[in-house]
Amino acid sequence: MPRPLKTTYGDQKPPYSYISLTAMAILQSPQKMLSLSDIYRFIMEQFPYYRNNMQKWQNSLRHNLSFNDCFIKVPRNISKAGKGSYWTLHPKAFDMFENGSLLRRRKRFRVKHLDEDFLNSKLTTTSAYIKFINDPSKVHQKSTTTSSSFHQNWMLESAAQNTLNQQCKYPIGNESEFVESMPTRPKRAFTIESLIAPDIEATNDERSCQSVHRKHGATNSRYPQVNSDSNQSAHQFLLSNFNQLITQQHIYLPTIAYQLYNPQQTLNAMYMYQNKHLYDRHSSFRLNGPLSVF
DNA sequence: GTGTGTTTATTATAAC
DNA sequence: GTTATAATAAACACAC
Repeated sequence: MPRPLKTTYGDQKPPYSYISLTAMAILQSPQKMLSLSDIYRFIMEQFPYYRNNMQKWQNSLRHNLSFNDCFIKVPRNISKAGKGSYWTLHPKAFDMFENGSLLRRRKRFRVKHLDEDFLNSKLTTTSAYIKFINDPSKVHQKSTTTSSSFHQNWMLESAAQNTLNQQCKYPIGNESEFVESMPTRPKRAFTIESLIAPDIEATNDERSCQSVHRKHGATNSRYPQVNSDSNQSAHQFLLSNFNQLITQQHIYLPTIAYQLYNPQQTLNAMYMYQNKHLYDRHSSFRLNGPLSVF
């Protein structure tokens, strides 16, 4: 358990790092997330030392929020007034302090690059698929690539990635903890048919996801017609695919892809996200933003 | 203009 | 002595 707050430091600087102070503020909040101004307020209320030189320490605190992987930016619901985002702790960072003491961290918390690479790959592939669904004629493909093979390639990569995930671990924090949390799945042959075939003990989500695969022609070599029904199915499939990332891989999706559990909205957001962020600047994205809960 | 968020650089300190 | 972490400062971009 976190050490109880000690508010008797007076004007002396408390022995907590900015990371500790911020984590403290977040952890005491009912929703385990606070806006930047709320974090400021908490620190100033608890520790009078920080009622002075506000510009300096607040700059440092903002630096820590951005710089440290243990803090995650949560998008503010657009219907809610207010500036900036909410901030929370990465789920695997809740135990980063030794013995729950906020005075000392075990070691610096980092999200491994492998997680980002994997997610980049997943998003890029999914984006191509979304573009194809919306307008197959505008998707740049090799001349030999048919709609069917395009779909199959996408399916193969997706399925292969799933298989790879069973063999390669993508630990964000404690590896042993991650291994324990990984869902088990029976091994299978590395073919399109076998990879996309349902597991004997598939979950309901997986079954619905895989039924969409079949409906879309993965087994009869015809790419799905672009009509409202198939679009809806594709949306459901993609949503399921992304939700799997969250629930099975314990990876945070980019902020914009989270929005509500609304297939159309999610797809639009993902598409916009791809175009806006993946292909500009350093062609990388940040892992930030769990599902907005309010 | 202000608040928020990101990034880079430098220095200090603790841990090994 | 080296490395990792934290603190500090500063510049910049962006949204409101």
